[in-house]
This record gives sequence, structure tokens and C-alpha cells, in this order.
Amino acid sequence: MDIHVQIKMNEKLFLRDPEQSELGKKIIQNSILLIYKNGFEAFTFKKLALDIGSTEAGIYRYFENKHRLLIYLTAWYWSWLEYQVTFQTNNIQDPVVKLKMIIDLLATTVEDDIRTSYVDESLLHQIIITEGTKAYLTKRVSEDNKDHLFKPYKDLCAIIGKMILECNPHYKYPKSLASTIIEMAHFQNFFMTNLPSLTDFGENKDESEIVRFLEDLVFSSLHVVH
Amino acid sequence: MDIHVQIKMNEKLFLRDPEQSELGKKIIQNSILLIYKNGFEAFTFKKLALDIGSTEAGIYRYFENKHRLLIYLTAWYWSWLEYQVTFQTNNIQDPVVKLKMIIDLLATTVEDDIRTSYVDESLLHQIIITEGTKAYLTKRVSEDNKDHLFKPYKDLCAIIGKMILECNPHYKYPKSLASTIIEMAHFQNFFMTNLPSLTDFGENKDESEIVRFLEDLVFSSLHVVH
DNA sequence: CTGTAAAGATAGTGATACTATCTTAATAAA
DNA sequence: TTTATTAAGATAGTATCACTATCTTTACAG
Repeated sequence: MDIHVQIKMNEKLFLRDPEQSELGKKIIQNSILLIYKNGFEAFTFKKLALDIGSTEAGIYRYFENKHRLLIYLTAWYWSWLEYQVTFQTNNIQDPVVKLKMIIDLLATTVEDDIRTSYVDESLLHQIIITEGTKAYLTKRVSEDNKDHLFKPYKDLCAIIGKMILECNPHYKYPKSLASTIIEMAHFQNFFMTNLPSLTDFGENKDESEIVRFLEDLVFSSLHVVH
Repeated sequence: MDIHVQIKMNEKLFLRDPEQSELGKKIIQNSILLIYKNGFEAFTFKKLALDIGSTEAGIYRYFENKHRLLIYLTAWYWSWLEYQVTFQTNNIQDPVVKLKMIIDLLATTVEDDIRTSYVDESLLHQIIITEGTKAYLTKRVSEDNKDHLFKPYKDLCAIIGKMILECNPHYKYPKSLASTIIEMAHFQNFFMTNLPSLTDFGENKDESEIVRFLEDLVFSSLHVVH
């Protein structure tokens, strides 16, 4: 069985759909490599074009600018993660177990999903940790939001919020707790690696400790034993 | 009594101390206005120079580049907030009350401190919400950290971590909970304003609800009634 | 055989992120 | 009073960035 997972992206995210051509796929694949390696600030379309043996103008036919490409990558990641969450929590009845599964998916190193040929999820995960928030921390956030560019992120947040309410229907802040889990899964990881004194995981640098922290945070808030 | 609060900044944050000259103070004052207005991405030394009637080269004598200036502003803000925390929690014995005070200081709109003449803390607070994380979410974070550029942030985090342990000496993640409170005080505020569906405060857009969320989060985790 | 569209090739523009140098102004030491 | 020092203004210059425009080639579909 040779399954390909394809994620349908909002058309406003690009000028020309990168999934529909070889050049488009190369843009995605190599932008991930380049941003992972040098960071988003140092990333330019010129360098990317050089890497894939195309031209700057060629890349501008797919994406308006590099910020739009970043939004595309984050949107792709959150869509893929929602798919993972749906898949992995399928057939699990207990919402507490489901929520633990989600925390694990958020906070644990992602393995490359071979069914998505040109996206290396493990690199993309690292990009999201360091650059993900920059997609929305801008002056343009409201306009971009009107174009539904952050829908995958908001969808995932809504799913987690629902799961939280399933664990405790009386909890008052399901959406805020959901966005807290998502962001902290990444921030605590970044801190652990780069600014360890901001965490309690400096010694071992072990992701499973982040998972335990988040579980403790969530289930204490929900007054649920886990 | 005419008290001036001056914050001693790490010398690596600048090339020439902006607090020691009129031009330096203008750079700080107007960079805050400009970043507040247009965001950090659109901010350039050229525009700033034009605003204050100086030259680009003049500003480069104070700061290596605009990223360093952002780090300076964030460091200044965290130092000032640590001072606020120390001041406001002085003479309070109960660590729970202290912690509530800190959450309030973190999550509530800051008023301009008239004792700091050329820094508008309320604008700076807004800048920190949107741009603050960009100071450290870079490829250079480790080098910058070695130069102790993030010390004020880490100091504040350590203070909050201590306070958390005072509330519950058995709690296992004081530092991670501290950094979570700090970041979420800002993120929930940003979400509330710009992406309200990620929070439970969309209706009223009231900061006091963020405070209640954070208090619930913290004191549930610490198993302390508040 | 022709029309269409993607992509390559090339050029150009204005802004950005600096660096360099020279001059002037202010102040402080000799 | 002269001289040395330093900050700041004035001006210029460069490489890169972030695009935009146009023209040609290639591919493939009708």
C-alpha cells in the first residue's frame, strides 16, 4: 500500500499552488532546509533560487514574499498535526488519554512522515519551534487572519479545547489552556535547548520532561487525576 | 521629592550608552514610538534618524543594529519590571499574595512611569507583547546569551520561580511555570486582541480575565487555594 | 500545427543595512 | 589661550534585499 497524504491548503496562502509542480515542491522542500539551517531572518528568495537552480522571479510566481511562505509552512504544519491528532486519537474513548496523546504529539520530536515526500516534518517541527510565532506576531495579523491564513492553527486549538472540556465540562478557560499547551510545548523546548535556566529540564534535556510538565499543568487545572 | 529611576544596563547591549546623552535618550524614546507604531519589521535606523533629526550613522554609534536595540529595549523592560515586582511585593509576607501581585503586574496594562522620563512604559509593554520574543528567537541566541543579554529576563524568571517554591516547596517545575506565566501573560493578551478565538476572553477583551486564567493555572498547579 | 502556460533568463529599481571619512562643535586639560 | 579629545553632523558609497518587468524557451494539449 502506497499512501500519499496530501494536505489541501487555503488558496490565499500562495500565488501558484506549490504542490502542483516540481518547482513548487522544490521550493517547499528547500525552503525548509534553508530556514532550518540559517534561520528565517537570513533566508532570502535569492539564496533559495540558487539552491534549487531556479531564479528569484520564479519563486515570486509561487509566493508573494518570504513571510507568506513562512505562513504557508506553519499552516501546513498545523494541518498535518491536526491530521496526526485525529489519526492517533481515533478509537480512544477516554478524553484524558486522548489529551495525553495530544500533548505527546505536540512536545515530542516529530519523525519525518515518509508519506509526504517533499516535506521533512522533523525539520519543519524545529522551524515551527523557533519561527512559528513570527507568522502571526506582525502588524498584518488581522488582515492575514481575515484571509483565514491561521485557520489550521485555530482549528487545532479548537480541537484541543473541546478535548479539555470533555475532561472537565466546568473548566472555564478551554481555549486559552489549549493555546497555552501549544505554545508552551514549543517554548519550553526552545528554552531547554537554548536558555535552559528558564526551565527545569536543563540537566537532561529530555523532551519527556516537557510532556510531564504539560500534563501536570493541564490535569491540575482540570482537577483530573491522570 | 523628585526621584529618578535609572536602570543600569549591561554594557554589551550597546556601543555607546544611550542614557548618557541627549541623542541617546532620543534614540530610545523615538525607537519605542516608531516600533510601537509600525512594528519591528518596518522599523529602520534611517526612519528613526529622520524622526529625531539625526543621521543613520549617528544611531549606529549607539547600537550595532536594530536587533541589538530590540534586545536593549526588552532588557530594559524586564529590569524595570523586576524593580516593580520587588517594590510592589515589599512588605507582603504571604507568597500567594505576592504571586498574585506578580501575575497582575505581568498581565495588566502598564502605566507610564513618570520617573523614567524618556521611556513610555505603556508603549514599551505593547512592544514587548508583540516583539519581545523576537529578541531571543534567533540563530544567535546562544552567543547573545553568553554576553548575558537576556539576564534581566532570566532574573525575573528566577524570582518568580522562587516565589512559586515558597507557595509549594514540593512543586517540581518552578522555572518552567515561571516562564509559562511570563510568556502567556503576553500571548493571551496578543491573542485576545488579534486572534480572539484562541482565548476565552474574546467577548469583553478584559485583561482581568487573563489574570484570573493565569491565577487559576498557577494555583491549581501548586495545589494552593487562593 | 498552433495556442497556452510554466519556467528560465536577464535587467532594473528603490530600499535596507551597513561602513567610511571628513568636518564641526563642545568641553576639558595643559 | 592653546590644544587635545570626543560626540555628533554631513556626506558618500557598497552589497544585499525585496521586489517588478519583460522577453524567450519549453512543454503539452487541442
